[in-house]
Amino acid sequence: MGRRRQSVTIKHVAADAGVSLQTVSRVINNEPNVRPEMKERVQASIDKLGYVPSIAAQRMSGSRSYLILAINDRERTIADWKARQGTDWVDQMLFGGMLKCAEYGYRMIFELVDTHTDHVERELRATIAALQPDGVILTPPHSDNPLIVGLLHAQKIPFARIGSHGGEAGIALTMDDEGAAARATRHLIGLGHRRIGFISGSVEYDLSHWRIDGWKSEMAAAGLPVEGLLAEGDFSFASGEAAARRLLEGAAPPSAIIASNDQMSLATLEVARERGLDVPRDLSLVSFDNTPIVHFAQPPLTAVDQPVAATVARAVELIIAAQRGEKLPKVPTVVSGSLIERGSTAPPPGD
Amino acid sequence: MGRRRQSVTIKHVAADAGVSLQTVSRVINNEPNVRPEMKERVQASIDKLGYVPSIAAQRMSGSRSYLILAINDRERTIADWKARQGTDWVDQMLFGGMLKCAEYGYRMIFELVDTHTDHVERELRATIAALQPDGVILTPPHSDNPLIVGLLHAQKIPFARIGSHGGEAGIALTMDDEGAAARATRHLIGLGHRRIGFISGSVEYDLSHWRIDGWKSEMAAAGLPVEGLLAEGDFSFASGEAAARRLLEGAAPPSAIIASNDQMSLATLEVARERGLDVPRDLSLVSFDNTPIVHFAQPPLTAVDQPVAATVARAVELIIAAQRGEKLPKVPTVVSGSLIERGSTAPPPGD
DNA sequence: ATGAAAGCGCTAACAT
DNA sequence: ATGTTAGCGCTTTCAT
Repeated sequence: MGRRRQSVTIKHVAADAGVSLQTVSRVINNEPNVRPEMKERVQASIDKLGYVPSIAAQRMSGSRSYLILAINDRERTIADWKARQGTDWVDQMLFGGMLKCAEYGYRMIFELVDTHTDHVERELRATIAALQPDGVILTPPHSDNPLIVGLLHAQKIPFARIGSHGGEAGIALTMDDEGAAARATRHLIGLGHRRIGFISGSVEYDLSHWRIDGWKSEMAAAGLPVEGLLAEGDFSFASGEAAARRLLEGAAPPSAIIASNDQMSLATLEVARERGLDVPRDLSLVSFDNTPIVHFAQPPLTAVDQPVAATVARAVELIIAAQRGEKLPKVPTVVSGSLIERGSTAPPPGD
Repeated sequence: MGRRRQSVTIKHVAADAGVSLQTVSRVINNEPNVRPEMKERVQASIDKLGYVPSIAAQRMSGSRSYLILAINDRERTIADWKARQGTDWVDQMLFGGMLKCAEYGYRMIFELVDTHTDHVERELRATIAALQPDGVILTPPHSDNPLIVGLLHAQKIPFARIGSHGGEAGIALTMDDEGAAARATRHLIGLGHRRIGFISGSVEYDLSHWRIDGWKSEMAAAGLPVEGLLAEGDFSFASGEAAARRLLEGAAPPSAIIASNDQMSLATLEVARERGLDVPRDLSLVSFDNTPIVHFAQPPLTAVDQPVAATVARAVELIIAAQRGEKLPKVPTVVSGSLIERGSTAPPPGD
């Protein structure tokens, strides 16, 4: 294939406007030291010729790349894509991230990176070298991967850590997992429940612990026990089934269960059905994530929404601010999701 | 923010290996005229230093950008993201496209472009100027937008037109809409249905016509009538409801309906329920697209799968082939989806 | 306030 | 088979 060169370059604009390249560059980048009339003249040429700067050239000459890289865990993302269960985490990331980037003249690039392999660092380093992004958005479990965090910190690339309470490096953002779990628990307590079970996610994820904490502290605040009411899952349907069985087969089973994601909630619903328990009459159920499938469950699930789009959008804003050298909050930015009440929660039996 | 320059460049590698830049370049690009031992030595330095070429610099010097741009209709995509109905078209595009790109050392960039505005051309031109992609993947309705097709053709950028029978320009790929509709029809005829209704999608999309054609020709082949059995929708739930009513309120209602997407199928299911019709006992239903929600419908819907991931993957292969100057098929590439039988189809009442 | 020169990292074209 | 040169489009010096 033949060389494909830029059709309209800064040179054409400069020639058309009868000014130097530098002046055009100043106009493009909104720099000072250009007289308004000059600026106008140059802008007119830009519009007339339909000129758009080449990101490659901008990047080459050492300025911004206007690219923000968002990375997800490869394994889990591909598993979701294959399963086709309607998980829309990626969609919501793009929704929040791409649109916010566009507002600032940036572009979001979505990539997959393996967290687990020993060559995470090499993989990420390669992507960064190739793309030269102005910022990086990390999602769990990358957000707390010390190799990744260390690399980004060393390279001085602004980066957001979604679902992380952070540390020294990077910009931490959380979706208020602890608060959300507390709200879910409070909702159930308000309905009259006293034995509220909790199915946690994989302990590899910090957010699993935060959710447990929110539930525990709310239970404690209401003077309710938690012994025998916690079951560990790993976010998979199968693990949810097993956890629900453990909870419901006990001597004093809960009248309500909070499960740490939608798959495990669906599994719990299934186990309840098996055991002849009607939801919400015999068992109330609150889910986490609020992915599309919750509308389609029977009954539709009351769920804590994960504000993925809003959080990623905020991450973009913070990265761009950091990039501009603005001061950033030292504490994690919290974007809270709300509890969406649907048909899976009701007062406990006999209430 | 300070200049962030490439940490390891081709120069470092050249110095380390004690060769010229050009030799390193040849090794990177797998070009001939490098002695094996030389190649090995250079590769060793590359590995040692962890060198990765800068895409920006590669692009600047007139070679490939290793970027393939995939564009979707902005309005429809954002509507899907907002609705959170589990539509996973974007996910499947990324699934097929990103992974296939990675195999070839390319990268897929996903973008949204407004088809309807008068500045489509300006918008796309800007994206192309900024990114300099080596190829573009168009999805409906962009695939048949003459402005877009013309622009890409003029710029000599290889591009794929998904869901298009094509024309002179670009690489056309279809998901065998006509064949799929025929298969769905045949399935119902095989079950004993004789009055099979069809709810079409928006006529703005060519594929709507192809699906109608597939249904009509199969009906004709079986000697069955189609009069009064076609209702037009626009892919929305509301339009599906209206269409289903028109079909079911007639004097001789169909015993089976094929709807051109999942939303309209769900709407049909709803209308059937309203009218006291049990699916599949009183009415059989076949859907198109097979997005995640079909599993969760009651009953789960028999549906024609849209092989989005496979089609996009194929598009990537064809673009890269074109880019390398290989010969391409003149006829549209067909990637067929299969009919997934679930619980919404059965023999007609009284059979 | 504007312009000229140098260089970013890489590859095509042209030596050798 | 390998090296040298020039230049991609832009922004950074550094003049003026």
